Amino acid sequence: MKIATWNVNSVRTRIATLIKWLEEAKPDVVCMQEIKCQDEQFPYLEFEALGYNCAVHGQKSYNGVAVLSKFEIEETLPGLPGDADDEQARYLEVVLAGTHGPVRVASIYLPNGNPKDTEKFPYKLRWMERLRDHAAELLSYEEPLILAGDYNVIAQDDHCWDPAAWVDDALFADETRARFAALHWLGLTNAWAVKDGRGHQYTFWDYQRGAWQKDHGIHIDHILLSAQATDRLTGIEIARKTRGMEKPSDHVPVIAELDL
DNA sequence: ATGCCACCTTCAAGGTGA
Repeated sequence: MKIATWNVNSVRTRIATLIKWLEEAKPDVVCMQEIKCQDEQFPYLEFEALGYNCAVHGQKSYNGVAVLSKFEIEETLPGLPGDADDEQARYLEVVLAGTHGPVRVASIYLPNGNPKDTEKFPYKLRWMERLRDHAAELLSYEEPLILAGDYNVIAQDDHCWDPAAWVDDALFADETRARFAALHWLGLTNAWAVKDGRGHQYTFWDYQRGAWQKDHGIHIDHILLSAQATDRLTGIEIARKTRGMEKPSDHVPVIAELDL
């Protein structure tokens, strides 16, 4: 199973870029974030024509997550548990019929949290605590579990080009890093860390200030795995070249290969 | 110091998000 996570920054604006990449890279599963549309506006037909089943948790204008899968989608679970009043579409969990049995996959769009002196930052931290609690529950199933998405966390200094430029940012804050580390303490493994682990390999470059041309990026898109998935992990890749395509997203896909 | 992009409302340009 070749599984990708990609923050597409509007699925409707990006549709031609997406189709081109899907035809080239041929992922089996794609966790998408920031689709920026409601369920009924999602381009189902275009993806179905390429052989994908679609699960969508959309929202008007902002956020929105989806999963494309060449495997059957057996269950669709939209929304992160733990706050009935949270209306932001940032989490979509599915159960796929994998080659060797069920595989649980979530597409995650973790809150940005900036500016730090607003309610956005405590919302981010609470959201991360909800994710930790839910992940603990999912890990108790002892199944292959893949939590893939835009985590909006600069987890270590060599995940950005210049730490000094990020020290006051919500993505870099100690409180943010501690909650990201807590996901690993539960027993989740970071696919990049275990199969590659190099620093300064970015997944996002701002559209501004010539960030792409200067390679001023950050590594914030991650694939976290349960032990049962890590055992089957055979490869990891950042699809850097997609940042140079026509009408690129500001993020690029991260792709894991697993024997699942 | 600043440069982008995509969304909304509502038809022109400003507000929001990141």
